[in-house]
Amino acid sequence: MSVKKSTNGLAMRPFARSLPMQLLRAREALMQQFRPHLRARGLSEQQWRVVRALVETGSMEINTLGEACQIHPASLSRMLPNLEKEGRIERRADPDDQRYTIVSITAKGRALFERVAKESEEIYRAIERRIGSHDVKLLYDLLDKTIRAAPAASSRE
Amino acid sequence: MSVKKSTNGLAMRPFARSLPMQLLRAREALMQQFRPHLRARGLSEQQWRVVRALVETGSMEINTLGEACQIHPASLSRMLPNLEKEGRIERRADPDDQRYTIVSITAKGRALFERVAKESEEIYRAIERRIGSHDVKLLYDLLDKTIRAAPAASSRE
DNA sequence: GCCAGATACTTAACATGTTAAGTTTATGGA
DNA sequence: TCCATAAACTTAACATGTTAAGTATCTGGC
Repeated sequence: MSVKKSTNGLAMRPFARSLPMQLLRAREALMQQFRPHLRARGLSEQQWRVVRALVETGSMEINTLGEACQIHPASLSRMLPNLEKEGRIERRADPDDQRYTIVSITAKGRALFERVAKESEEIYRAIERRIGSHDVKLLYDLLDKTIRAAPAASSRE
Repeated sequence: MSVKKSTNGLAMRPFARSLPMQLLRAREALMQQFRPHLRARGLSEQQWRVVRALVETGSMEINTLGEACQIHPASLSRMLPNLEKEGRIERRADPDDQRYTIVSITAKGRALFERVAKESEEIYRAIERRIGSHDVKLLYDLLDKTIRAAPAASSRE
């Protein structure tokens, strides 16, 4: 009996077998390992994603950056002024098309990245050791497959 | 060469190989399938989690409910009055210990659940078909393992 | 019975998620 | 050239995430 009849009389997967729920739980479990470390460096989880994406790719416009770190452009519009005030990033209009705002990392932001990345990698390796590198690889593959399996608004099959 | 040297001169996994990031992407991809449906029923993603948890378990105190649906008690304190105003849940103090607030689902809330669950299961089945039920099961196992691998604040090994 | 310390929320404050509406800049066609 | 439309943000409004502080209730020891 894999599907449990609950008091509502309607069969539904138990809550623990909701894929979004388990993805959330897994992510939360992992982030609890990283948050104290980021917090100690004065970075929110989202700010770290922005910094990391910019270091990796150099510079990007808002929409691309949002896609890269899974943060809505509207949220970025609010976040970026703060990161800029702290001297971690820079913004300038694209000279070829004034509609675009090009965001880039500063030397200060890059230095911050170096420090955080080092510790972050250590935490990551500890987690990978616990799960096992084979299973981590398998998990990545299944997550990729899940992402591909969900038709995005942009790419309908 | 599995680890790429980026312009910062420090080796770090590429962003796409961040487990929290991929978990977020996968979850987002799935939720995009469900959100329009929930929205049409006047439910936020979080409200649906609360309703679903209550239908499954009957009634719970705030902290247990928060654990069940991964919503912080502070957020629940803000959300529950709304759900109560809409007649979907009820709250009452535990007669044995006034500190506890017992939350339960109403008949109206249960009826809402029935309707949403039906459509929700259809969407879920479509997703499972795309990924393949074998891989879905494997994914659940790996997520469980990931959750267990991250030491919680409450249970240090 | 009384009180210091726990417990279980609740509030408050600020950041982010999410959607809709508004603004500025480009583009393509009449 | 002019204008309707589109594109790329930006703002605004409201819900939720997150932490710290505050409030009401219990518990255990004296």
